[in-house]
Amino acid sequence: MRERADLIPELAEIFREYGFEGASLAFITERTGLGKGSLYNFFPGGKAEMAGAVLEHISRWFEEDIFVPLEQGGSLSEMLSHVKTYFAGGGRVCLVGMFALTETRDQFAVQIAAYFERWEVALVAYLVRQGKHPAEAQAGALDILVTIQGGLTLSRARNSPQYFLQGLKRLRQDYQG
Amino acid sequence: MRERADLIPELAEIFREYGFEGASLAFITERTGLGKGSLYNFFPGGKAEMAGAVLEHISRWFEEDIFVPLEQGGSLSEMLSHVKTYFAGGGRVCLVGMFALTETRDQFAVQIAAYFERWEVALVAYLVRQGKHPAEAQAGALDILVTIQGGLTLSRARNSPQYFLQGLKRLRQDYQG
DNA sequence: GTCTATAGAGTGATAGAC
DNA sequence: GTCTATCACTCTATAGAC
Repeated sequence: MRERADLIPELAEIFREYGFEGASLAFITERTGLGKGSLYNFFPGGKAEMAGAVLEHISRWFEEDIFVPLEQGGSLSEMLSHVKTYFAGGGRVCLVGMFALTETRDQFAVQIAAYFERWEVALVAYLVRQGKHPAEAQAGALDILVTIQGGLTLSRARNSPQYFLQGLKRLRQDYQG
Repeated sequence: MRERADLIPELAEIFREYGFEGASLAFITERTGLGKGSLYNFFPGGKAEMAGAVLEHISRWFEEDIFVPLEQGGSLSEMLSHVKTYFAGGGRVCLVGMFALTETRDQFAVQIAAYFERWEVALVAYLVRQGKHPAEAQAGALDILVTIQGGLTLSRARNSPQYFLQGLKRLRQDYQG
């Protein structure tokens, strides 16, 4: 017997690989080995609820492993290392960024915006703590987010991690405390 | 009577707005005012051929308006201005980047990779001409592409152009000849 | 008996192809 | 406009845990 919680990381990988529209229920049943009955038992709202749960799971992971450490004395270098690992060195896409760019966006606009806003807040707090003026910290936070997302997109597009990895390297240089 | 060529920019906007999977043929017929018969007359390969033609159209536009000028003496500042206009100051997504992140990617992987590779080549040529060492020019080209793409993703996600616009501003400062 | 987890046939709607 | 395949989803049925 499986639990709902066990299912979410698996669903996350499926959505990452095939997108929201591209991941059909038939495929989800095949990949998870669960019938539709089980899936709708766990997620009465269907695919939308599955994707929502995945976004929530991702947000929670980042909250615990990225945002809170950053606000409680962690270094930017540590954050970038965790990010690098999470995104498999540029080989794994950001599901939130993907959802943001596609038609799926409107449906999950609130969660998508909240994810990046939360990250930005944590980065600003970090940079202010490092002695930067608020305006400078704000600009730095935007730069960091943009560089991570852009690196992931380019690495996926060119099928090469160098865009992501070089972006991280520059961020280390430019913002190391 | 409409021509195939007239249709392509309209299709581009539709894919931009709804994604490849999200743009149903029913919707495309509605928006273009053309019957399915006409669409299949222009694009016998169906949706895939439509998207392919759109990607080709985009590549040609960038080739003429961005890549060639950059290689033939144009400034980076000019390029960034054109890019800013093209992407409506961050309000318009990059269709190629969007396709790169979604399941659509495999189908169009060659065109997607070629688009960014071509852009990178033009940027490297420009930066070398500005006196940068090859390695430095290469790093700069990656940084520019990453910043543009990341800015577009974040601006879409947060529904605010500031990510894209601030990215462009930094690029102007860091790479102005 | 009730609840949760399971499977999967069957629903109408709509997809893209022609 | 017609076609067939497939879509997300509903529903019925059944199992075992308590």
